[in-house]
Amino acid sequence: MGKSTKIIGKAAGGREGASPRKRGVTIVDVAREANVGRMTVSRYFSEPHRVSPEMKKRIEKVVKRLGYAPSPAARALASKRSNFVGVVIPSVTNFVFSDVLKGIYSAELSNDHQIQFGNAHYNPREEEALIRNFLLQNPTGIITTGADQTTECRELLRQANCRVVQIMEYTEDPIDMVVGLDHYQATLAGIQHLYDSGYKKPGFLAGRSFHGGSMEPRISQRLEAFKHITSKNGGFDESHVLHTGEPSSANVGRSLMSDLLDRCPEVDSVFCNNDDIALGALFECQRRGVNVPNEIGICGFNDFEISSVTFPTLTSVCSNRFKMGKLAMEMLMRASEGEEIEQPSVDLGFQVVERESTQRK
Amino acid sequence: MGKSTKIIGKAAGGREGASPRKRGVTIVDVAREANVGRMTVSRYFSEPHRVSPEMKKRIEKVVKRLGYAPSPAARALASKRSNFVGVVIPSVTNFVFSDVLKGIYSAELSNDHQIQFGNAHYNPREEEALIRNFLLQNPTGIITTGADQTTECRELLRQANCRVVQIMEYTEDPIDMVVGLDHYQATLAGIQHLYDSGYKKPGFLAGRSFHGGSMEPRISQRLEAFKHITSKNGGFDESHVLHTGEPSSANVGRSLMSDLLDRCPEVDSVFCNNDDIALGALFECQRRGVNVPNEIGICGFNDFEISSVTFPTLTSVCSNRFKMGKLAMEMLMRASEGEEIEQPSVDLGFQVVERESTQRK
DNA sequence: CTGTTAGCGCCTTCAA
DNA sequence: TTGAAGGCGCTAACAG
Repeated sequence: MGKSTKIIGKAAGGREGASPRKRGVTIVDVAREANVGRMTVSRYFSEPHRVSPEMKKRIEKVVKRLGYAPSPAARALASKRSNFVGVVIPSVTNFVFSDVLKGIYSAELSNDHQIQFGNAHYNPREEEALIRNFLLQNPTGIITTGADQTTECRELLRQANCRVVQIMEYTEDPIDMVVGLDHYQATLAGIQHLYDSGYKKPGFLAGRSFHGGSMEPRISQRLEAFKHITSKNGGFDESHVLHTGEPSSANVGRSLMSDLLDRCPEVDSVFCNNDDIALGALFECQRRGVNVPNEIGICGFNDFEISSVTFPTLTSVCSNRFKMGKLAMEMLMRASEGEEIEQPSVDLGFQVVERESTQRK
Repeated sequence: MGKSTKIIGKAAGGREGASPRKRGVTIVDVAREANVGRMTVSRYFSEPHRVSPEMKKRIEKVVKRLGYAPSPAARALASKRSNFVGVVIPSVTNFVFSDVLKGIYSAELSNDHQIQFGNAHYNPREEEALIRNFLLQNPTGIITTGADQTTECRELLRQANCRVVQIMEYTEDPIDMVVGLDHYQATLAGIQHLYDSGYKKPGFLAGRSFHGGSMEPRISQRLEAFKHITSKNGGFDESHVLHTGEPSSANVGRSLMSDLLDRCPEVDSVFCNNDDIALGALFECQRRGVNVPNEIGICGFNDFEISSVTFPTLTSVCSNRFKMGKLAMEMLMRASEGEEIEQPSVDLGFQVVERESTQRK
């Protein structure tokens, strides 16, 4: 019911020709009632400091009384600018990004900027489509994930009339600005930590390792690191690398760990590409009665909050995601206001957070 | 570099008066080049079936060549409609909502509808502001969470010129449509399951239980259920209820469980208001060497994917979140196209998923 | 099926 | 500091 009533009511009400169909109040109404020019009302909203106090009061009063709010569409059309930041992330389910979003929100200071999300589903084509759509609306800026945009997309962003921040992955050659970390180095450090803790034969577990045939770039970099460091420590063994195209999850982690334990009993530790994988690996060990850290050491990636809660707690490579989102947003806002950004490429680094899962007794 | 170069370039390029400042191609350009009226081009995009095949071909060609895409702002202004659905969720970090979002996305069929998110931070005032802002843009529809909107907000949505779906919480009196579940009944069932499994003294753990002094409505309903059922089974004991204003998380679950075990040794089981709380509770038990399910039974809520992966696996009350998002979106789309919705209030129900954490041996 | 004519509501530009 | 005129790019409403 609710709505059938409603619709009928509206249709009926709109019948009369005189009153412009339940039209909302516009800037003209406000100007008339406040006895000022339209432009003054317009300025009242966009450049209040350029309006005299008296005018302000008069306008404010009418605005409140009429419940007026500027139309975003008209604004965008006339000014060729919208006051939102477009954010493209590859997944709404990978917890990695919820911290990034939190960071982005935490920086949403000062201005009345909106944030608009797009879910690219780990697909560069979708990413391009989303960005194209954002750009059509002349946003204040764009934050997008990774450094593997299609060349078309990169070109699009370069031409764009707004600032752009790439996040998650550090690159020397950003489209505009970047706040990320070096996944190769971070992985190296995580695995080195395993060796330093006395483990000899690390395995490598990863979810969402490829998309449409090609390897997910950040996973690919990490795998390179794994190859490199194992080669120098007794040899790289391909059978110790288990990955799947499925999205990263505890369940995937459990099943990868299960396979690894079955197939490679010589492995004494694992580097997990995401803490949810590590979590699943831990549970699999618990279920099998395999002691962590004594029989198997586990090092995760990203340092989810939960990794300090598990039993045993999980060692992880912290990727500073909150800070990343926050800094990206802050840089974007400052740059959009014309401020010079002295350092457009930021490598936020990482920390290996040692916890119980790699502390053999 | 990237951008400094760019900006200078742009500023310099815009100097000339003749060429309209790198202006994008418009519908007029397309019409001219294709030798058709503007309206035909317009129809080509909004009502293709009303354009003859020949015209279509001509237009398509030019559109591709010129790389034309309609301006959303101009469209919105002229038509008083935007092709997006506004989605308001209370949190980007509570995993509960990532499944809902997944469901919403999965239904994004047919049309080229965009989805626009707003994060209300569990704050009705923020929710209202977000909705107000969405409404200003004449969206196709709005999906919002819960049934505790401010009265002003409800009024706003009723007046709105678009369809509205409330999700998560079932109510007999929706603003327009609702897809939810009855949290009171679901909780009753979860706790009943504990009794049925042989536990006598359940505790009750909850995160994010209140906001600005008043209790979060869904938690409040669940607490009522707890009171009701414990009263009938040996008596309600207030000290068995532990909650906090902090966002729900495994860490919060761990700390609540720790308190509960310290303060109420007589408790033999817990009903956790979210699976992350249950997860934390489980870890705390493991750390203390308290056997789950033999010494303590655990029943969670929402049935996260991880609950079937833990050791022991976690019993949980499944809230069908994916389906909820999907159905909500589908109903919204159908309703927006004028279709009559026979059942505007849907109670999706719940399932108590029994797993190891409540199976005493 | 196609085209014409008027705006949509606001901001840019320029003049006062 | 304020205001007047014009147009942003598109679609509604009507005509052909």
